[in-house]
Amino acid sequence: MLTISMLVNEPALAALEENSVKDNNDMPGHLARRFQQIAVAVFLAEVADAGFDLTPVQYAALATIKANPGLDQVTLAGLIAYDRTTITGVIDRLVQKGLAERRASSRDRRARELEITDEGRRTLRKITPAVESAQRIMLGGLSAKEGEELMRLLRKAIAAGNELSRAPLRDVQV
Amino acid sequence: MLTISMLVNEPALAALEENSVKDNNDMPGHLARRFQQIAVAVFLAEVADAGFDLTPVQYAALATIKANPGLDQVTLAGLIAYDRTTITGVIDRLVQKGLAERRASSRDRRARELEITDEGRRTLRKITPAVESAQRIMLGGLSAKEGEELMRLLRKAIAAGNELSRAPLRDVQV
DNA sequence: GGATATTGCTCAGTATGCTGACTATCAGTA
DNA sequence: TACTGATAGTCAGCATACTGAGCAATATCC
Repeated sequence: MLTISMLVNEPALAALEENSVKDNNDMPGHLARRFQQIAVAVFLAEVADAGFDLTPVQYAALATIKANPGLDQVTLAGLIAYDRTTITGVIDRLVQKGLAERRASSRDRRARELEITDEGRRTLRKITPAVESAQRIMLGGLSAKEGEELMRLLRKAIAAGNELSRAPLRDVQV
Repeated sequence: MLTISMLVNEPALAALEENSVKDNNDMPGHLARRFQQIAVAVFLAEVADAGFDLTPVQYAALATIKANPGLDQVTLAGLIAYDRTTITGVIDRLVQKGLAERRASSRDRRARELEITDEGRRTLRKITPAVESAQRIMLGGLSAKEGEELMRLLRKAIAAGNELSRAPLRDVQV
C-alpha cells in the first residue's frame, strides 16, 4: 500500500497527523454520541425492568403533555427541542399505546391539541422511579460533584449552541 | 380534569413532584440527547460548507479504516463503539461513494477486510479543517478550561458505562 | 473427527432525527 | 376583500441505532 507517509519524512508527518486528526475517540462530537448512546441504553433497560415499553423521547413528550395540557405539537416540539417532523411519529405511537390523545383545536383548525390519558398518567407515575434510576446510572462513574459539574457544562454548551440545530429549545409562549 | 393532586394536600404534592420528576430538560439523559443533536448539526453544517457530504458516523469509520488498514467490520465497530448491524449500512455508503473498499478476507471467509481508497484519503485530508472547526464550535459556549473539563467528565462517565450499551468500545486486539 | 459453541455478517423491523416539499389554514396588509 | 406571507401538520426519503433472527464459517471440546 502506497501512502502519503512514504513520500515525506516520517517524523514530520507523524507530528502533523497527531496535531490534526488526533484520536477520533477524543473528539467532543464522538463523546457526545457515545454518552447519548449509553444514556438511551440505560433508560430503555431500566424502563423495561420496570415492565414498561417507552423510549426516552416518548417519555419526555408524555411528561411535557402532562405538564402543559392542551398544548399543540409545535409548542411541544419547542419545549423539548424535537424537530416538528419527528413529533408526528412520536405522538402517533403515544396515541396508539393509549397514553395520549390528539384532538383538532377549535381555535386554530391547523393545530392539534394534545392531552394525556388516565392510562398515560398512570404510566408516568409508575415509571418515574425507573427514569430516575436511569439518570443516576448514566452518571454512575462520577462523584455527585462531578455529575453536577457535567450537567452544568452541558447546559452551558447547549445554551450557546441552541440555535444551531433545526430543533432549538423554545421558551413557553404564554 | 381530575388529577391526583386534587386528592391530596397541594403543597405536599407540589414538593413531591418537584423532587421526583423535576424539569425534564434538566435530566442528564435530555442534556445528552440535546448536546449530541447540536454536535451532529454543527458537524454536518461545517462539512457541507467545505463542500463535502459526509456524516459524523461515516467520518469516524473512514478515519478509523485509514488508521487500521485491512481491519474487519467487527473490529471497526469495536474501535468506534458502533453496533455491528449499523456498520453494514455505513460501509455500504462509504463504498458507494468510492471512499472505501470491502474485500473478502482470505484468512477468515466470514470476514470482510476494509481499505480506504485514494479518493477516501483525499476526502479525509480536505475535510479535516471542517471537522476540527465543528469540534470548536460545539464547545463554543465554554472556556478552554471548561471544554477540557467537559471532555474529561464525559470520558469518565462513558468509561464507567461502556458495557451498558449494545455497542461498547473495544480495545484493539493486535 | 464430529458435535457444539462461537463468531462475522446480513437482514427485517422499529424508532429517532433530519431535509425538503406540500396542504390547509391563519394573519396582516393593500 | 384579495393578496401575501407565515404557520401547523404531514409525508417521502435518507441515515443512524437498536432487537432479534438467520446463514456461513471458524473454534473448541469430547
